[in-house]
Amino acid sequence: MSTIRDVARRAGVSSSTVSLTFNDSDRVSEETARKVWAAARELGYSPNPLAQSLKRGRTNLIGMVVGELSNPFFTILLREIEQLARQAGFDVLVAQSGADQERELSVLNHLASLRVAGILLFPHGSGPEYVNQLKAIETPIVTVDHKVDHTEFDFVCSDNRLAASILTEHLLRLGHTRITQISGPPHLWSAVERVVGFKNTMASSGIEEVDIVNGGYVTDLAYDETMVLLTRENPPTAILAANNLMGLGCLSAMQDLGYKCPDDISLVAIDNLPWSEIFHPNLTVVAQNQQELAQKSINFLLDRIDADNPFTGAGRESVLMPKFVLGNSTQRL
Amino acid sequence: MSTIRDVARRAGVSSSTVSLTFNDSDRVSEETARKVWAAARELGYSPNPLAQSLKRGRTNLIGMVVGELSNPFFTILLREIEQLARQAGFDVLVAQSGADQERELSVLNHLASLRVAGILLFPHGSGPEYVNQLKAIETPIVTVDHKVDHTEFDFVCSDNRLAASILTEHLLRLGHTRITQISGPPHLWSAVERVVGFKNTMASSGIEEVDIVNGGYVTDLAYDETMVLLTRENPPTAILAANNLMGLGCLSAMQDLGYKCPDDISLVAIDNLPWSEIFHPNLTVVAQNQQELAQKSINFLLDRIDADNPFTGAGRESVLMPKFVLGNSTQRL
DNA sequence: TGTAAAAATCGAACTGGTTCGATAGCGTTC
DNA sequence: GAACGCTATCGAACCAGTTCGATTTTTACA
Repeated sequence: MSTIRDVARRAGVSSSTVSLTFNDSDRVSEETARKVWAAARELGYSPNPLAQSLKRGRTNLIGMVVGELSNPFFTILLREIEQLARQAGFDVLVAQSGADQERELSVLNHLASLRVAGILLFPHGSGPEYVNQLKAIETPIVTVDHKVDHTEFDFVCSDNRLAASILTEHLLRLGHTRITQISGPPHLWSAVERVVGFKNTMASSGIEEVDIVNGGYVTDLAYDETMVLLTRENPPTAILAANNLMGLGCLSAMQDLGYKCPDDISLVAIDNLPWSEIFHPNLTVVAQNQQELAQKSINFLLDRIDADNPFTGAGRESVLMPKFVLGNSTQRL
Repeated sequence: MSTIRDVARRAGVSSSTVSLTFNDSDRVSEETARKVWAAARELGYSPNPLAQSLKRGRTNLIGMVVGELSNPFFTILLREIEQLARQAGFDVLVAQSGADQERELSVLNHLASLRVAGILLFPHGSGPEYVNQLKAIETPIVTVDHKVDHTEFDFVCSDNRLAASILTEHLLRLGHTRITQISGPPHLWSAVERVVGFKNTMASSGIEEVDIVNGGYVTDLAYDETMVLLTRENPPTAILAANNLMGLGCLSAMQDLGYKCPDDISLVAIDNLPWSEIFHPNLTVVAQNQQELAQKSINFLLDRIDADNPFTGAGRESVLMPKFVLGNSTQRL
């Protein structure tokens, strides 16, 4: 591979002129620029990103830290984000934290040491120690989905309360009152919000006692909890799963117990699910607008990356509207 | 962030000694090493990967180029590969080619210019021009899934013929003879193999005329083709979808047409599918051993990366055994 | 005790870009 | 025609490591 000095030699100029031609072409005379471009073309030269990054102190990579890519929510989002990032000249380096706080921090530090330009973080931690470690990372971070309190990061999410409210309202209107929410892990902000939305809506219908079990945002746990739920004394007539994976867990448990959905029990969930039309039944959900989510979070991040001081200014927030998508997993009681 | 010279100063040695301590510690006296480690710890020093990579001429990244990450097959595989790569000191940079030949080549060149140490490629191209461009990439490549003829790359795949044969055999034994394969795009080696396995098995049952339509390995096209298939004069009694996404497309089309699977029509597919137990019906498939696939391909790649000359020697091949997984999507005719 | 061999350490050059300060060349202006 | 300001270009330093060859120190052995 040819270097900038090869090009310089061939074009009969100095390497600084070549560099200027590539980066700030109006400081170079038209004639010289032509010679440089020609030489570069002939040699098939393109600048070595490593050398550029070393000098500039950062790469053209954007890190994206998610729980598990096996959750299709992220892969859909990733495609959007990749596309937007590419337009801005960045590649995306995805890393999975396994929804584990320790691993997440280690991954973040690793990305920072790689000198990624910025990080899109779907956080899975909480507590002061976690917050301190997050703050110690000298790379612009935008948090998505879960808000980490006591940080000044920009933050993008869907309206979690509203999402839970819409679904709860839907079930209430169908005459359900014994509704259980299978919630996310209580240390995650979004999980709490989804619980609050549920509680509020139930309360405004006069139901103060609500039933909530923790499914940890994962399929397996939701499966287990549903098993318990449906075999107890007075099972709910409807279940609200706080995310897509848990919706699948519920569905699976119902099928294994011989419950028919929606005939025997209604089920709704938060978050979209690909191929949901092929699932039987087709789940009623509120879907997040992933395109907008990608757009907003990348914009926040690029802003910070371009900023002279990326760490000044209070964190901005963008709360997106979720969308109700009717399936056939619910039935009037 | 502190540099190697900071550490050197603090430990009272030269920077080359620090470098040696980190990389080749037995060339440094125990006492000096202790001083260096101490200084490094106190300063929180870790080597800048960019500088290392620049000097070494390559990064600690392994590129993985897949069609679409929305295919869960890849995300499962990715997790395995990430883990194995990490153990060998590499990060994984995933890139999506969108199953497009041009885009794939552009992505590959981009990865090469980033100086990734090696590339795990799920190829989607064919033809001499494609092959030439692949060969021009000066980075070790291991191809997975689809074999690219006239190249010397290492190659790992499941036994595609066998996979198709197993499923065909299964359908034949259930009494089906009017079987249609929805195949992958004919320019892909794996698609051709799956067709051959199908044809051979049918032929060995005395059926020489077989019905094959091209579903391009994608859900939409398979959906359309199934629609055509099921509304024609003499529809098949069983369908063999050549990959998981097309299996979903078939299922979707059947449901939309009011066909009951397996009552009205039997369906089998190649490739695993997560949450298949929740699909209705649960598809009968042959699954690839993803753990082994990950293992073999990473091993091939690491071999090449470590080799003095990564491009010598004929390409090795590893063909893995697929596994039959019985669902309830087939019925005796 | 002297010397050769081995071990430990160092300085400098190198990776391939970017960028700052310096300078050369040229046209204005008074 | 000297002084000045511009523009175009250049050389050298720099980013933060690695590595080669040289040098110093230690060890081994006669």
